[in-house]
Amino acid sequence: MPTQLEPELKSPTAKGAARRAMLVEAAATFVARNGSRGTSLAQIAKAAGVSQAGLIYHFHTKEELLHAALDLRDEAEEYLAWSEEENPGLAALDIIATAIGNWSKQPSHVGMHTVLVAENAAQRGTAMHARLTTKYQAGVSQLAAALVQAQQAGDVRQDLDPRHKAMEILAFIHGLETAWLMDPKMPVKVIAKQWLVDQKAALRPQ
Amino acid sequence: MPTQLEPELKSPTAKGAARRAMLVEAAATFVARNGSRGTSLAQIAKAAGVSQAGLIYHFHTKEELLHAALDLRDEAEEYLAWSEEENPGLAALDIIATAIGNWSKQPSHVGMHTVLVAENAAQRGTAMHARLTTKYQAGVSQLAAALVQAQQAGDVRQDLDPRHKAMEILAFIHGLETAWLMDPKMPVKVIAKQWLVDQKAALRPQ
DNA sequence: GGTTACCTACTGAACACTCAGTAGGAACGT
DNA sequence: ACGTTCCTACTGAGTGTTCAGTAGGTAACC
Repeated sequence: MPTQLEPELKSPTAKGAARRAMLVEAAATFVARNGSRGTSLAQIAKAAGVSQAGLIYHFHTKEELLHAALDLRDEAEEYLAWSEEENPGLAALDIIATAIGNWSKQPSHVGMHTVLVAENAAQRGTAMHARLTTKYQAGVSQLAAALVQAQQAGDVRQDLDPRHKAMEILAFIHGLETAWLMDPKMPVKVIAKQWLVDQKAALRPQ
Repeated sequence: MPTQLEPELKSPTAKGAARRAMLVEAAATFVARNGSRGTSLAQIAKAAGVSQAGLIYHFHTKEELLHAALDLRDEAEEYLAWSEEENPGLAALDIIATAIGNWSKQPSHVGMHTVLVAENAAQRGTAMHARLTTKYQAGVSQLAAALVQAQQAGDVRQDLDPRHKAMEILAFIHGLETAWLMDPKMPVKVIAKQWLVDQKAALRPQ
């Protein structure tokens, strides 16, 4: 019995892995532009250089492809990229502002996520809604924990509901993503910088 | 030639007007839940008590129906509900916080708008994208003007880009809308109240 | 008798997904 | 060195369904 903790499901051949990567990237790009329902498998397949049936060989359903694309995005996420041990406290805000500045490195991933969240926001009962909701709740908890730490360190006012503040911050991030999707020339970096200054001013004790 | 400034296109009979209102309401509800591409005309028509062809009699195309639904939402909007003359200055923030508290009165309109913005955010070149972008830009300008007024009145720090701040605020609103769509039990009122306090703290001079 | 408010029945296109088959290569025994 | 076997990575030609929109008619009401 070999090491069967993670591998196995990965990639039988390098060719297949490369093709899957192309399909996922094409999917992210089209979904960001046209939404998941506005994107056809044929469109994605053509952009990745295979037939529609070729796509289905790699990803059995459209949903499976979307999940694979989200898996990739989740791996590359930067907003809340810290482990349980290394709670950053108030520096969480700096991490977020920096992450916003890095959107332009992966515009398709950011756009896909934004559109998928909106499309599935009210789709209660579906697997996609469950996934996105869970991820969101985890983000709230993680950010709230950082704020609690900041309160304990004396960096943040005591009279402040950390969970509600975390929700406010995540709402700002998501809304800014949407605005940036509408107009990629929007100065998100500058806005994020001003936001950072204002937040720290509002949260400072006394 | 009668008064032809606004009427004419409105409603030949009361029955027709009532049906149109039902169709628009049904459209808003379904679009909020399933997105515009995930909603069929048949679905909307059935919910409004007519056949699909009956719907098409009132609204010649799907897009026309969506625009009509947005028209209604735009009329009822509360965020930036002040005319050019009565610039509210810093009180604009209070108006916004109050408007957020009123979402639950028209959940379908709020949800429809949120989903439509995300679906069409990257759809450059379409009529829907143009409409939503224009509306957004107007919102930024209006809110920025209120912030400038607040600066002149001495209520807000001088070193603050009012336009960028306006974009930040609108991003927060939109992101909160999406989060509320995902989970209607989210305490948006409380979050908005805390946001209001924090914003005023951050914007106060000195 | 004309306008308004519908209806049933249909069309053509697009869609996700299926199916049967094939080229190419690695793994094995002989 | 060779043939057999098996697997991956596809293709092209469908399937049934759903969709927005059309055609043409009907009935009520002013």
